[in-house]
Amino acid sequence: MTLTARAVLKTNRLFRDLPDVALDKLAALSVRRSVRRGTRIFSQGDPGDSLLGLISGQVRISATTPGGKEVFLNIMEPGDSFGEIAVLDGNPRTASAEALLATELFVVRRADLLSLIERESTLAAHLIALLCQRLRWTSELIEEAAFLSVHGRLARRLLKLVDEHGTTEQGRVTLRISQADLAGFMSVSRQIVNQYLQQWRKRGWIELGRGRIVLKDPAGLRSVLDESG
Amino acid sequence: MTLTARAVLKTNRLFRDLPDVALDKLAALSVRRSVRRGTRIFSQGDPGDSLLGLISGQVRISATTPGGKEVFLNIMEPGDSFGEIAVLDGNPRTASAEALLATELFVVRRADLLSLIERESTLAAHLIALLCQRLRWTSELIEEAAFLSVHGRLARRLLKLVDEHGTTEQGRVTLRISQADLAGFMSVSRQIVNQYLQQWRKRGWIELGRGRIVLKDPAGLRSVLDESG
DNA sequence: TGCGTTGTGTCAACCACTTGACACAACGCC
DNA sequence: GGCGTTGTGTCAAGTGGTTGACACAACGCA
Repeated sequence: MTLTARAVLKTNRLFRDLPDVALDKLAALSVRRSVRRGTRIFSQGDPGDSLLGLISGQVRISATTPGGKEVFLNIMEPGDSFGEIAVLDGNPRTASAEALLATELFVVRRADLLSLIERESTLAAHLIALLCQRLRWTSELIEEAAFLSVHGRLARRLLKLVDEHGTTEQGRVTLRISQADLAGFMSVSRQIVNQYLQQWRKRGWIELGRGRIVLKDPAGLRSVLDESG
Repeated sequence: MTLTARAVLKTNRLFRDLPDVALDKLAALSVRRSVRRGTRIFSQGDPGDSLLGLISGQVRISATTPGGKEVFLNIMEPGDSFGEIAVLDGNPRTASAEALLATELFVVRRADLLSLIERESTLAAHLIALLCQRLRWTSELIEEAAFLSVHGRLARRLLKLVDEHGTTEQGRVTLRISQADLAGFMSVSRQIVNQYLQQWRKRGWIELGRGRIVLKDPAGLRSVLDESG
């Protein structure tokens, strides 16, 4: 299915409430870009000259050390925008973005976005809301890291990931992720992720397959959070 | 020294660039509040009905678990604002604020702030910039926690705290903080903080006193960061 | 069909950090 | 001055997570 540029913008949480006139102008300015699975969309340290909107596919946001270690920060789904911070403040990108699937994006250039913000106060309001949401998300991560043990954090992360990215396959809520990637989200070793997953599997809360985790009893996982408070 | 309401607003990074007309209106609406050392200004979970601006004194932002564990997130100095997130998105406060010294604040009510944002696009722009800055700060914390060992994180935290809150006493750059509080910032035990500080003292990089750390050789501390990458 | 690759499950050795305890020094205050 | 409080310095015991290694299963592809 091919959408008009304007229909695409209508699917985006950040832009869909703009008045139609503004939407059309933006549609004329924004560029579409298709990338294959595995493509680096931008890298940490790059100049932040554009805002990206995800039309279809999936994108992983991650940060890397000079030494090569990597944390996975977030996974973006269609309708999400990303790369706002660097675009808004003009500083280099804090993280990298990589396509996990074949992905279609639209790209808004910095200058165009900034001039649109000035003219459309709705957009400024939406941006403020988005940034607040992101801040709550990051603060939550910090508190999690500070308060919870690894096994509590893993339970919580798993519940969130299922919530945001889980699919229903044959009536079973399934998360498609490798244990190594899950470990990448938590910044712990793969082995310890496996250790806890095995515990939960033995208790009948989850089922494990190659590259997938099936959530059978969310309440069981949630009970972990109460203990490890 | 007593300042006029408008002069006070001029000292605040968030409001000082507003046109004088707007500043006067805001001055008429904002309330001043003086609190003693140790006062809880707001608590995690409270409705976020006001934005606070720090005129004098010092305020610590922290988060607490139901279980009673606490992380210190930030220390605010005169000219800073805090409590924006809850005010802007209308959700409960994510953190608590406590006065570390006798402190003078001005308070802007949610409704007043929101209506001012609509009329003054400068303010929206400043808020966006502020939120971006906060996001960079929190992302940095997350990456630190993920990548660095405790001893690397401690070195970095110490450098930052000295940078932002250090004073010069008799020509020596000094940070007034107890080792327990420093541990509270890092979410590690007081003992291990002491262990590393002792190491660095023995190398001549810092000097330790009751409730104070004197930074003698910043380059030494910075070298820790290179190793633990 | 067979082969390289990617992911799971599990072991043992190591070490970084926690917890709890205690002595002692410095400060605040009646 | 004396006394409670707060902060430092250091110990030993316990533990939770890391690192590295290896066997095996499942998938992708020529």
